[in-house]
Parts: sequence; structure tokens; C-alpha cells
Amino acid sequence: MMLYWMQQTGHRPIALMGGGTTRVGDPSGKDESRQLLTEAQIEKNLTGIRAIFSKFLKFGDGPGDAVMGNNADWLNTLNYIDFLRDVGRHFSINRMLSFDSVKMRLERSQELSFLEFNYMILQAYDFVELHKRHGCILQMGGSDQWGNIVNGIDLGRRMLGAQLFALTSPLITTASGAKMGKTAQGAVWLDSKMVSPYDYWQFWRNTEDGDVERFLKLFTILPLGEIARLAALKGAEINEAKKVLATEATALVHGRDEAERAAETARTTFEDDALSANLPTVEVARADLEKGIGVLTANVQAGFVSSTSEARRQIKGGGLKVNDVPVTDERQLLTTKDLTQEGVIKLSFGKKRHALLRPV
RNA sequence: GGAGGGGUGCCCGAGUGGUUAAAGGGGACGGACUGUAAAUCCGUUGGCUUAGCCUACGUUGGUUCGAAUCCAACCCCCUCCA
Repeated sequence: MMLYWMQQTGHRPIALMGGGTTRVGDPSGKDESRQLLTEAQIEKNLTGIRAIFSKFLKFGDGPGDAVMGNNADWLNTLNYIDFLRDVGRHFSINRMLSFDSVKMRLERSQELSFLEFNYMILQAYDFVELHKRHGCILQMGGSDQWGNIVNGIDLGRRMLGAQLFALTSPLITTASGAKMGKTAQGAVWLDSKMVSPYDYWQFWRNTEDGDVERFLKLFTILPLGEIARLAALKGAEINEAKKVLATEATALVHGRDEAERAAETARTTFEDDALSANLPTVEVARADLEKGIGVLTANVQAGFVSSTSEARRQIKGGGLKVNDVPVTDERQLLTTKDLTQEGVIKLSFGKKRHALLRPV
């Protein structure tokens, strides 16, 4: 999102992939040591992430076009001795020990491996490389990256005499304190194969009241005046603001058409209590439907529950519906008789999640 | 290398021979109430062809009618000493 604004205001954003640093791991991470990725996997991730970023950024060779970098390009070929001589001598252990990420680990006498300790050096070096290769002068990131970025600025000054800058943003949390999806997971979120535009819209629609204004500012490109007007809405009216938030945020990722369709789908489903043909759809073979499909299986296929056992439990708890009728018998079979006039079967999980079963 | 402590479900964490699929908490999901919100209350939280069966307390064996619990070996982690 920050990169988006920079490009809109005439800068050239660089998205940096941690192809080299994923092998090291940030000290702030937990004990789950990161898996080594093969070159092929990294390459695959790179194109995947690039696809996600292209929704926000324009890549290319033009002056304002974004570029994508992979720090494996320079990190993998590093020679240890040379690196120590050229880069390592600029780092003071005394100072590194004073950084929060390190200090916390030491104070809690948690193990901090040398490998992880080097992470900040590598990240600092990234900044220097980016400056050399692309003339990059500003590095942005979450506030948890502040220390790492500042190290990069420092290293830039010492090695190249360059003046570099940092811009960090607070990590985004909800009003109740939960963290918003972080990078890796966030990328999954933006992929329409993982989360449909409709579900994405729903995610924003269900924002807590206290977050609405902040999210409007952060995740939409609406003028501030408009946001102020929406934020002033009170009580039930704040739902209007949430709808705008959902539509605008979805439009940025999936395009205006998809966003409008998601909004319309939600309107017919929730406000008219009608059936919208645009709900996420699961296709089933007509022959299977004629034989009858168990409700349990159907809900697993719809992705509502991960196992038939869970489906059973949800039925006991009254959480599953077929064509808006709560399921009471877990042995119930869905057949062609259950098809609505529109020729589909509507499955619901909870009040908010719906899907259609469509015979093909 | 020496001495000690420990590995339990999504996470934290009880449990030291017998209704223990395993207390409690967190998180997550469902229900009620609402505004598709928050807070609150209730329920659920291993799998399956579910009145039953199967798999599970680091790994592999052993003792026992019966083990997460006892024994042995191994793997891993932590603390202190060198």
C-alpha cells in the first residue's frame, strides 16, 4: 500500500524479495526455523508475489515503473571473507547488542543463533546493494523493521558516503489488538485463488467499528474529506462506511467490476434475503446429485469445514443450513429435489458464509 | 566433555499405572443478543462408513490384565559447570 502511493506520486518503487534472507530468518520470528527453499520454489514464489504486487504496481522499464528485486542475486554469491572485510567491519557488536530485537532475546535468555544475529547485517547490506544498483534512497517497512533499516542507512553512509532514508509504518492491528495478516499470509489473501473477491469483500465488511476510519485511510484511495464524512457516521449508519470500505478495498485488488459484483452479491444475499447467483460456487456432477450427496460431504466440498466430523459438530450446534433451512439430520442427502428455481442448492455456514452447489 | 531439567492436542499448560480423546487458559469456529460491529452469555475445538471403530502425550522397543504415566535405548531442547 505504501509502495502504491509512492508510485502514484511519481517515484519508482522496488519490491524486494528475500530470496537470500529467507534462508536466515529474522530474530523476531519464533522458533519455527524457516525451511530452505529450492531455487525452483523461490522462482515460483517470486512470480507469484510479483503477480500480487502487479495488482497495485505497474512493473516495467519506464522511468516510474516498479522493479522487483531478489536479494539472492547478490547474497548467494557473497564470499565470506570479503564480506567480513567490506561490510562486517562497519558493524559494531556493541551497537548491535543494543537493538531491541536482540536485547529482548538476551534479556529473556532466549537463544539467539549467530545465523539470526547476521540477519540485520544482511538486510542492511540489501539497502546498500539497492542503492548501488537502482539508486534507491528510501526503504520502507513495518515498524518492527526500523532497526534493520536504520542499520542499512548507517552502512550506506559508511561504505558509500550516501545519504539514505527510512520510512516505517506501525504494524497494522485491529482495534482489539489482533495483528493483521503479515506478509506471507497477506499475500495469500490477495490471491483470488485463495480468497475469492466476495470473501475478500466480506472480510472488510466485517471490520470492527473502531477500525473503520483508520482502514479507510490506509486501504482505500478515497479523498480524506470523504473519509471524514464516512467516519462521522454513528450507530447502524456506520455500516454504510463499511460497505464503502469493502468495495474500495476490493476494487484495488480485484478490480472495480469484481468489487461491485461482490457488493451487489452481498446486498441481495443479506439485505433482500434473496439468492444471488454470484455467490461462490461449487460444481458437482449432476449424476452424483441424482444419487444424492451427503450434507456432510457437501459442506466439506464447499470448504466450510475441513472434515466430516467438524461438519457433524456444526450441525449439532445449528451452524449449517441448506436452502436457509437448518440441517438437523447429519445423514440428510442432497438430491435434485433440493434444487431451487435457479437450479442450485444454497449452503450456508453460520450467518455470513454462503455458497452455491451447482450441478454440471 | 560433566551435572541437572524437559519434550502433552492449533498455542500455552496440568496430569506420574485404570471411564483420560487427556484439567485449565488462549486462540479459532458455531449459537443467542445486535448493526453482517464490539462487549456479554452458551456451545464446539483428533479422524471415520459415529449407539461403534481407529489414531494420539518426542522416536523405538520392553514391563503390565491395563501406560501420557514404570523401564531401556535413541533423537531433540533448555539450564549450570568446563
